[in-house]
Amino acid sequence: MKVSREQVALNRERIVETAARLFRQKGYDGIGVADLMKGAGLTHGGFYGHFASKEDLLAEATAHALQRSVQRWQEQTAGDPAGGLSELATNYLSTRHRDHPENGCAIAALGPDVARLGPAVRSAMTAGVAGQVAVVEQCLARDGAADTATARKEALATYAAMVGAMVLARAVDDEALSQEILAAVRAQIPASDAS
Amino acid sequence: MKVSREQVALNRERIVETAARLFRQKGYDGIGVADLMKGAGLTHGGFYGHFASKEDLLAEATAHALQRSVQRWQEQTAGDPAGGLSELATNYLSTRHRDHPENGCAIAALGPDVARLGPAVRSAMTAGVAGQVAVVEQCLARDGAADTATARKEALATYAAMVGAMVLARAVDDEALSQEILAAVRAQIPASDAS
DNA sequence: GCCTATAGATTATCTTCGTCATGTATAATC
DNA sequence: GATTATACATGACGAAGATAATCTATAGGC
Repeated sequence: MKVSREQVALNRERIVETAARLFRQKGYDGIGVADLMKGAGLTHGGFYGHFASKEDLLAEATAHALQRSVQRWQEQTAGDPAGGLSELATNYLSTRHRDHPENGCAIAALGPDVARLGPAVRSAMTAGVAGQVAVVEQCLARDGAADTATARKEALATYAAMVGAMVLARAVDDEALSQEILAAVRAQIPASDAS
Repeated sequence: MKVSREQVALNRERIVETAARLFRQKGYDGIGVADLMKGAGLTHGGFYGHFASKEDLLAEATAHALQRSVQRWQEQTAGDPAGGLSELATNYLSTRHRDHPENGCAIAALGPDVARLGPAVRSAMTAGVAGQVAVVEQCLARDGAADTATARKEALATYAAMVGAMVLARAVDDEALSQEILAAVRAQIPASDAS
C-alpha cells in the first residue's frame, strides 16, 4: 500500500528517531531491524527502501541525535554571561542523564561501538563531537579566562572528562561510586564551582 | 578425550585470556563463543563445562584484564617520587593504546556494553574501576599536593578524563582531532605538565 | 477516473548465534 | 591393569539476525 509523499518523509523521520533512541538504549547489536521498524509503527519489509543497511541507519541516527544535543547545548549556554558551562555540566553529569541513555549523549552511549564500525558512522560521530566541543569552547571563550588556544585545549579536556564520567557512572554497579564520579567531574569544571 | 588437571586449568586460563583480548577488540557481540574457543585452540564443545554462559565468561575476562591493568599501573608509578602519574598518563593517552584496544583498558573498550549487561559483569567492572582509581589516587597522594579528600576527587576526575579521551579518540574519524584530544588531556594531568 | 510508479507488507533465504546432547578417548583412581 | 570419571569434539537445535524478492494497494499525474 503506497503512502503519500509527506507520509513517507514522516515515516523515515520516525524510523530515524526511533533508531536514535533504541540504539542509545540497547546498543548497536542490542536491537534488530525488525524491532526498530516495529518501534516506528511499521514492519521490517520497507526498511531497505529507506536505508542501505542497518549501519547506514545508525549513521543517520547518530547524526540526528548529536545535532539535537548540540542544539540543546547551545540553548542551555546561550544566555549566560559567565559562559553557561556550569549549567551544561550539571545537566550532563546528572543521574537523570545517566539513567536515560536513550535521550542522552550518543558518544557516551555508543562510543566504543562506533569505533568498530565503518566510515559513515564514524564520520557522523566525528561531526557531532566537533560540534559539542565547539559549544564548550564557546563557553570558555565567553567566560574569557584564557586565549583561544588554551580555551580549546581546556574545552577538549573538559569534554573528555564529561564523556568519561558518564561512561564510568553507567558501567559501575555501585551507586555511591557512580555518583561520586559524576560529582568529582562536576566540581572540576572550569569556572563553575557553583556546586 | 579427557585431559590432565593442569591441562584443564591451562585451557581455562587460555580461554579467559583469549576472551579478554577478543572482547576488547571486537566488542561483546562482535565475537561468538565458537570463535572465542577457536582463538584458544579448542572447539566450542567444552565451553559450557567451563562457564555458565557467554556473559559469565565476559565477567571473568573483564576481571582478568583489569587486574592486569591495575598491576601494570602500579608498576609504572611505583618508582617515581613525583607520583608517577605523568608516565601513566603518557602511556594511557598514547596512539599505541588507542590503536590496540585488545591489550588496553577494558572500560574504554567495553564500558557501554557492560552498562547494559548483568550484575556479574558489572561488579567485575566496578572492582576494576575502583582499583584503577586507587592507583591514580595514590599517585596524587604521593605527589603530596592536597589532602586526601581533594586527592580522591581529583583522581576520579583525572581518571574520567583519561577514559573519555580514549573513547573519543577511538570513535572519531579524524586523525588530527583524535590526537588533539589525547594531547589536551595529557597536558591537563595534575603535576605532569612535562609534555 | 484511469494509469503507473512505488512504499511498505509479506514472505523467503541464508547466516550466525548461544546452548545443549551425545560420543569418545584418556587421565585419575584403586 | 581394570574401572571410572570427565574434558573436549562433533553435531544439532531453535531463535534471531540481516538482507532480498515479490506482492498489493494507493497516491500522484494525466
